[in-house]
Amino acid sequence: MQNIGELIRTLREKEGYPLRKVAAFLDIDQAILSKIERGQRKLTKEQVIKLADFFNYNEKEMLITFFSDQIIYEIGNEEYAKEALKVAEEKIEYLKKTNKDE
Amino acid sequence: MQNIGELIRTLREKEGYPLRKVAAFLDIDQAILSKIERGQRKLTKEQVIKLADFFNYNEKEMLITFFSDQIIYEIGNEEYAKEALKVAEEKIEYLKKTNKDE
DNA sequence: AAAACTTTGACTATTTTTGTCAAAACAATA
DNA sequence: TATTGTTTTGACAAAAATAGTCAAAGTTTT
Repeated sequence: MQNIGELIRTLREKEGYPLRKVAAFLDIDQAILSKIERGQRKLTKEQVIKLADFFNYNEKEMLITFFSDQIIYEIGNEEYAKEALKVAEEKIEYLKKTNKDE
Repeated sequence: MQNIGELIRTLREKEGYPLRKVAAFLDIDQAILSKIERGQRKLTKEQVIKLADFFNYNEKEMLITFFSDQIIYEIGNEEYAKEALKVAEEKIEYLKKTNKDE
């Protein structure tokens, strides 16, 4: 069960790249990438997409890892997290439906 | 399928209270409460709890409404929202387990 | 021990969120 | 329709959160 930071680190190390190289690709300071990999800074969706491309990693999967992390970050410690997820699912389902009808 | 703002408005109107009164209870400007009810400003968890108490509404339910809204706000428009929710669920399950073991 | 790489923290800049206020808009009622 | 009560809006300021920069300290590799 990997979070996005760990995933990026795994991919980077698999290639044997230093932070410097990936950070340059993303056009950010390597200190920030270091923090991203350890979950101390956030990524943008655009950065995730760029990284998936860079590492030839499935973009959809990486985005799902990214978004699920965001959710965990927000409600992971809440007592009713599971219930909230369930309701969120229903709301999304509902939104989809009503958006279709307009 | 109500969001937290609509729920609060519903409860407030059921009691026939003006914004002023509920805003005073929360110790915020009535303009902010107006915006909260229309989804233009966010609530804090503490405010939600206070409101549940104020309206004699089930606290758990109101918090679930609140947190599910937060999730929707973050990922509701994303293509892979549903998948992200599923993975988030697994991550929460996982977190629970590992936290038990320490 | 030198070189390459990573982490840390202090500091600044930028962006986002929040609060305040008064005027405008709206609604209900005399 | 004038008056009163309520809600909405938007401009502005204040505060908080987030992001970027940089160099020194720490770690790993050779």
